[in-house]
Amino acid sequence: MSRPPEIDRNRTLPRNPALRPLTLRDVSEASGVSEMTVSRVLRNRGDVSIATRDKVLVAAKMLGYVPNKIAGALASQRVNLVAVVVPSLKNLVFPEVLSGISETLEDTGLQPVFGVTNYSPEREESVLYEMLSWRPSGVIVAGLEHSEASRAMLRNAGIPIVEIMDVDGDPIDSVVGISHVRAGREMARAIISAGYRRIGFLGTKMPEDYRARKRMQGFEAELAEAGLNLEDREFYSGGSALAKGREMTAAMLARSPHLDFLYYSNDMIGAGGLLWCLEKGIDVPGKLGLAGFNGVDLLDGLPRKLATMDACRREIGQRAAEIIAGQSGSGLVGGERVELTPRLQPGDTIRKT
Amino acid sequence: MSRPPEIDRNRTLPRNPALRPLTLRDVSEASGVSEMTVSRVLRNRGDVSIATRDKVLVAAKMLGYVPNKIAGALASQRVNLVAVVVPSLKNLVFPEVLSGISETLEDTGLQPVFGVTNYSPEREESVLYEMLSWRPSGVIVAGLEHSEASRAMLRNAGIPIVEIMDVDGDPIDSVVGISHVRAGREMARAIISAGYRRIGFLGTKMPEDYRARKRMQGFEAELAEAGLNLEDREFYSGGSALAKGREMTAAMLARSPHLDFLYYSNDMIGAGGLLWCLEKGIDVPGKLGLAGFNGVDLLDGLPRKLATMDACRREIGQRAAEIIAGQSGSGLVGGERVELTPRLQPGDTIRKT
DNA sequence: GCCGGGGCTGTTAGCGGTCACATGGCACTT
DNA sequence: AAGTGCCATGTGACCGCTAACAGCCCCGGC
Repeated sequence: MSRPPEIDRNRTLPRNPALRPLTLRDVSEASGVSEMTVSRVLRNRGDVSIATRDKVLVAAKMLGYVPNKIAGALASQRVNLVAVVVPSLKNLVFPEVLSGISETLEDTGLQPVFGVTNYSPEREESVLYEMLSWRPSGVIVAGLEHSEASRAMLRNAGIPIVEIMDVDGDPIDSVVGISHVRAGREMARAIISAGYRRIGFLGTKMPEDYRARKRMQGFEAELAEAGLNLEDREFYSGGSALAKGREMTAAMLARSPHLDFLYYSNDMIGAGGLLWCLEKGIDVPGKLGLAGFNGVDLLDGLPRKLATMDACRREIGQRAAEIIAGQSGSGLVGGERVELTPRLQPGDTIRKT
Repeated sequence: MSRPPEIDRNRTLPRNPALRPLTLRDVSEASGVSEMTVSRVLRNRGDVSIATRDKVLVAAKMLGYVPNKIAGALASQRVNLVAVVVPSLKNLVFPEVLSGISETLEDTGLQPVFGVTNYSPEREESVLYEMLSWRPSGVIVAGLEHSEASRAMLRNAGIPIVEIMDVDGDPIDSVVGISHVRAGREMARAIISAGYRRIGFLGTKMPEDYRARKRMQGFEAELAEAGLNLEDREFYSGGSALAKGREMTAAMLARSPHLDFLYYSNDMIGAGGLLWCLEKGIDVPGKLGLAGFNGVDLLDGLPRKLATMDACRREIGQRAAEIIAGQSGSGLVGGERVELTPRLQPGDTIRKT
């Protein structure tokens, strides 16, 4: 009674007059079988005879039927979505992680859904809340630092959680990343063993960029063990990283002309610094060594290759996706820990030893 | 009967033992009111007394309840999701559009959901199908070129559709973007009026990059009207754009040393070319002018500012989001057309007239 | 000729919310 | 005291689909 019967008129055209969205029922009526059978056909589930199958497919295509996953998910208690939460898309780092994820998820039937937090814990909390309310099959979230409420939500969600990028900390469930502390240490080691001694650090001011901070900590710790310390440091926020790299480098070298090495917290500012040094005719890496972090291949065409350390971004995405895909199938295992090892890429801005 | 009553034990801890996901019912029992009232409180709907309200909120927080939007969406026939489909995230252009979208959607209650097609029409079709099956409130999709099936799906979806980036073509519903044909023309005009005559084009080979192609068409058309034509052209695919820009520039100038202007289809390869020219000591913009496209501020710290044309990326995202947000509220209007006008940024690589 | 067992299709009862409406209680009229 | 609203809450019917099970038909075996 609630459903007026005169709708069948428009069945000749695949254009739905948008009077009412199509349902399984429409396909079922159009093909003369029950809704259940249509459902089975469209999901490739259970036994359906070839004849019925074709009939249904034809009808569905003719009507332009698109299944309603909302209803499907509610009924089956299964959702093929994986929530992916990152701080930013402008960072270049995250798009690469995301493509690692999409790629790996591609043939698992799982679908990534991206959310962005802008490095704000409150925003992260609300993005997570929003995403969890769609009951995804898993969550991939950048970083190990979250508000207590966020951690509680994730713990209680009853689904696999993978924290990525960083392994220095206390994971909720699984974790895939590199040790930024160690990355900082290794860079320091390489710099020291190349004979540099008077070292400056240039980085982002962003208080929420825990990973950059951890690199700096590791870096300083290693220096300290070699009896050295950072002779100067400078932080920025906002603006074009390349330009900031220039400015900061100029400022720092004006202030501390004796420095023989500059460690940048990311490749973009490093590249800015490199360009500036080259213009000024500074002998790189002879008089002054430079290094960045991330290994973004975007910069591959610079006049000189900046020393950097690959952050394994794509692989992090892949491994995280694999964990989700693996667990959502079998019974929950959880608690995996995957530490990848970043490779130093010495480039042309560190003296060869 | 189906619901064992002994669950209340764990109510002291906000940690759900993950035996069973929480429902409205749990909150309703914990707070002693009906499910309906809980629902009202959690959605800030209708009149609820302050006392009840607080009671419910406390209970919900204590349990760590996260509403199930799947059920909510099914019942209310409302979904606060906006599907956003772009070809790639690595392009730098799209992340900016996406942040324009997220930003604008932020306080509308709508949530963007991103999908990536890798410039493949088939993949686009399946991404759209997947997204439409979640019955979003609107779709934002890059480009005007889609498979016939995709167009049909979108037309039939009965929700606002906004095609973005490009206005040269036949939109399904609304469209927000710039005319790439015109952008190409304007760049040609600027180049010609600066006195350059022997012009080469360097671009991407990607057959699906319709927008780059339109720019080239507009560019050539304008040249033709001035009695000129492209003297050389070169296309690439894959690899680091900066490095490719170098290589292609070297190759083209070796082959056609008489050229006095190079038009690049994007800023990254333009930057590569610029760096190469500067290294070779070529007089830019005196002997050789250069221009790119997009206006990515990522490159702001280059030794010289590359002439380019701003593609209004962020604004495109914003306007598209506004259309969706506006229509999803009121009755469907649809069919809006917003053509933004890219601004030429002459930089330092075109002679001043 | 009856029974057992596949193969295929239909039926019923939810999934966890929200809608529209019904209801109860209280203050305030008249 | 009964009437009249209105505010606050509860009730029942779905939303569109799927799990689980039931039924039908046709086959072969004894």
